[in-house]
Amino acid sequence: MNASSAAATVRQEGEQVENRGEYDPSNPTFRLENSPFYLMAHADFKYHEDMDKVLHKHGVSKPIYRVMTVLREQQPASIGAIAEAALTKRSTISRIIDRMVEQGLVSTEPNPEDNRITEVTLTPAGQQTLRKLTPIVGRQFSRAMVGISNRDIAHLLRTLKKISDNLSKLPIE
Amino acid sequence: MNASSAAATVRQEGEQVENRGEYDPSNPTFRLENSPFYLMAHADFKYHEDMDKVLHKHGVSKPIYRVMTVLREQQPASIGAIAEAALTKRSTISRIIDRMVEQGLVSTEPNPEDNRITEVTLTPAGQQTLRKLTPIVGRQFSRAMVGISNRDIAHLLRTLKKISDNLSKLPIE
DNA sequence: ACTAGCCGAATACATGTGTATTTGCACTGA
DNA sequence: TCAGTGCAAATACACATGTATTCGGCTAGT
Repeated sequence: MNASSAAATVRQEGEQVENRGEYDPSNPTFRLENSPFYLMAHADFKYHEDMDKVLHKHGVSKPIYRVMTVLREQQPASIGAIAEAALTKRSTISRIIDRMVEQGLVSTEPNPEDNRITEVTLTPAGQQTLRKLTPIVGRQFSRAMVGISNRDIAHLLRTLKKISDNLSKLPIE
Repeated sequence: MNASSAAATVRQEGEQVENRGEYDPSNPTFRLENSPFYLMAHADFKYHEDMDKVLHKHGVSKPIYRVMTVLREQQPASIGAIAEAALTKRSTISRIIDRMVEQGLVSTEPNPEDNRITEVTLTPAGQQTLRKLTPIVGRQFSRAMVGISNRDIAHLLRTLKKISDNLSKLPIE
């Protein structure tokens, strides 16, 4: 009987709690290089590390690029909505938007139905900048995915979504 | 002929460059929710968001926990080695170590063979704290991985490592 | 109509991080 | 031996972020 099957316990709904073995950070044999979250951070770090250098040449910082990415999907968007999508605090987004307004990348106007809400929109210059940046980002993405099939990417997405779901739903403790 | 096969081009060594379709951030139909890197950031964010709250009750911040995780694997370790493993600048690690020394979590001493190098070691109190934290982190990990098989985790690790490798090796542009 | 409570955004303050520089040590070659 | 070079760590400074608070507008209950 191996360690994996020894600790597998049948729960309600037939759900299995697997022994995570070397993946479990509370296991003494655990190694960082086998940690999904460490590897995510690592991949993400490398991805942005390179890209930032290029983006900066175009006057665009990482947080600004993040905001532009969000705006490309939903426009106009409120400060709060941007903050949520960009995984950043509202106060921070508020100031990033200030800078973007100064740079002429976005414009803001109060929501006519609720004056508390600030709606943010990409200006033509902002859209222009975004279009210029898009192929650069595309190349970086291709570079990252060399040798990885679309099937693998789909699998990766499914797993990552599942993890996010799990962490959103269940309470901690 | 579908879009995927249309753009697949045979390169040297038989390497294929796939059409990434909806995964490609430079594609007009691209959506953030289909972006591997966005989902990595999202999962990582959620994972640490919850954990930080708990760790703070034990007087341990996220960067401090990161350093402790690195030290668990390699001890003693130099400032530079810790910085590299923790994906953080040396100057930042230097100051984090200062705080950890104040808290009695680690001790430092110059490397006897090279006095420029500062070797960092967990104190008994630091090891004690780490042991106390380990099961908490383990629970958070289990929570994140509910419904995900060890096979899927292995697949995730392979893909993430491949991505990191790609980004480390090839030059940008 | 008014007030209390809520909510979104903006701001004051404290803190943490990165960049650039400095300090101190080790190695090399004259 | 000593100057020059290179490297690790520490520090000065500038800047960005988060927390807590404030400001202003919306909404419901009286």
